[in-house]
Amino acid sequence: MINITFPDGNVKQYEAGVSSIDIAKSISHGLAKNVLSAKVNGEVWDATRPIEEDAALSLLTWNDDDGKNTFWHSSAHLMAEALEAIYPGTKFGIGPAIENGFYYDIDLGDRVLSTEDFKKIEDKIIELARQKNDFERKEISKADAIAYFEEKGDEYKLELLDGLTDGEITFYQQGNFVDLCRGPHIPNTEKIKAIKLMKVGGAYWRGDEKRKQLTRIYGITFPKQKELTAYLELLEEAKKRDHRKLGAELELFMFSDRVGQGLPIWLPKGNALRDRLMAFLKEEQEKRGYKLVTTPHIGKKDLYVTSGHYEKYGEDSFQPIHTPREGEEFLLKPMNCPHHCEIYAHKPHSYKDLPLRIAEFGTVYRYEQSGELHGLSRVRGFTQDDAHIFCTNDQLKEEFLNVLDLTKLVMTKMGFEQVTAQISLRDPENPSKYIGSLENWEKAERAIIEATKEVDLETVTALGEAAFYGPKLDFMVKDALGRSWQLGTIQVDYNLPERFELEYIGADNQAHRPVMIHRAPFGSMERFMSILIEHTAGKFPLWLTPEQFAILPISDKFNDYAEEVEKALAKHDIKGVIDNRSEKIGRKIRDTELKKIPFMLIIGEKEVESKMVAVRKQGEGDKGVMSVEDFAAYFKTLL
RNA sequence: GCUGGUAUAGCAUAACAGGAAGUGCACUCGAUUUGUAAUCGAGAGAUUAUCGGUUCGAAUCCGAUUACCAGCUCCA
Repeated sequence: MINITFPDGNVKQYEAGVSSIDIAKSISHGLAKNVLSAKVNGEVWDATRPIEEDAALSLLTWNDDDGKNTFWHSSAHLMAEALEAIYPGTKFGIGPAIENGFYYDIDLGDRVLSTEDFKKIEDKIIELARQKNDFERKEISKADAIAYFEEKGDEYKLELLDGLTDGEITFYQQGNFVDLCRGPHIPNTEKIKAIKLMKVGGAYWRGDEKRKQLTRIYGITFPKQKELTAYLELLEEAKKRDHRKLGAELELFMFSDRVGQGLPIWLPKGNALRDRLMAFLKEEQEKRGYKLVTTPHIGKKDLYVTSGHYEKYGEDSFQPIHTPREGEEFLLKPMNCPHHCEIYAHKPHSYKDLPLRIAEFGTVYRYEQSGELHGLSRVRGFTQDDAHIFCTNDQLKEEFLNVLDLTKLVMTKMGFEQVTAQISLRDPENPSKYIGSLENWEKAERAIIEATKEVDLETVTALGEAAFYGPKLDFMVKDALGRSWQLGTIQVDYNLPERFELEYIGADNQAHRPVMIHRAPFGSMERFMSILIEHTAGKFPLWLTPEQFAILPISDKFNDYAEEVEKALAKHDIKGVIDNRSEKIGRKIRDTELKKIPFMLIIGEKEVESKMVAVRKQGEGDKGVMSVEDFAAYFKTLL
């Protein structure tokens, strides 16, 4: 008998050789039906694989990421089986599960695959799934494995075998298809009920552009048809919300070929939105003791040689600007921190001055690879809501709390309800990779961990993900469609104070080196706004939206009253527009709805006479007639 | 940056297979003065991304450039 420990700590005894699926059956039939694979002592195994010794076990289903991975990886095998059936002689590279589904890299010889071929492949996959074949695991000797793929003529699998040693090689078979694979797999193909091939593209063998280009087919599968439908609807919705599309439709921003790739141009409405975001953050920062500064867009090359950025990125970024003066070179600033370090250094500091919090909406320029540019989310010129906090090691935790509080406020105010964070710590195995004393690192890491606990922030910890200059914390939010985005960061930096030789005089009358915190709650205005546009589908929170209402007169006769109403609302700091076209009211309503302006104030004869407005809310409809003052009061309750 | 695809008026698109660049929305003008998601009519708007080539003839075929899209690689 062996002891099986469950995730809740319960221990139960089973016969040695029992499989996870057997164990699941002993718990409940329903669970057994849903088990895709199992985590055995931290390793993901086939649910059918015998367990011979005491183990910690968690059963994995569709609700676990690892369960999904198993499902999708098995789906990749099933797709391979279908491809082999339809295109005999296909050679196979690798076929892993990815975030949403799976792909398989294949070599079809001269054949070119297009989306028109998808239907027949999908049909074949479903046909094979319905054969209800088991996925069978076989341990195999290297010699036998090589013999098998030599016979089959698959040089890619042979190359993969090259890197493996005897004893760790396994084959998996379902139906007629055998693949070299570490596993694990789902018990049977019947679980795969719905398949959609998403796209086909090229990918180099082993990601090496000097090697052969293979055909990569992406697909996704589900245990229920309904889930596939829901997924496709989600993609459809995401397409509708694409910030590039909405940004053009709502006239928020544009790009121009003449201005240059990756250089966003903010139009009046987008800029109004941007301004309101910045005003909000400025006010909150002021409350928290930040000092606002402005620094130039360029700086002498020496500045970035000192900061170390030139050495690391100089060659790959915008090249130096030359002046009439021989040898003089300036760089577009890729970061605000060197300028801020100079601000710190311009006068001596006492420990009593610290922490010093220097903030700037600083526009920076980075030469991103052309293929990387994407709407507002990846650009070559962008504005960071940047700040640098210079403090002592003992103040780190307090400052972290201050920043965490601010960032959480920003996220909730923007309507992001699910905020988590990743704490990136040093790799304990490799202490020499990092600058700064061990003692300070420990202090800083402890400060981050404790601070996140105190503000009750859900975190994951990533060892070895810290920058060489300090540990960091990245915020992630989930948007309205359930997609995760990385937003602002907080980074501790021991490097720049060193390079700029920053000092303060301590209580002991000795010079000490301050520590620096970089932080940006939004990250960059551009990227943040791309996420906000998609999160809200262009229906921005009332306090942010560039046009808060539209006054729609029923006929030209009431345009004067419309102006009166507009002025009255302006006094309440509520801003909007008047649609005074000679159009029918239905038309004005339709156009305003499409512009996603939150309130429509419809005025006709009745309203003029009684000095009222008929209020209609975007997406909701008629809200009844009220006085302008009552509307203003109602509006304010919604802010 | 690499691989593949795309580029027609402000936007969305049509033009069989190389043979007169069309439509809808937006815009301008006129009529209409409208009560909760599109009033009617007229007009104007194009060097078919740019440059070069093939051809009697190019939006259409070829090459280069630029931009965009997807994927790969990257991200201080």
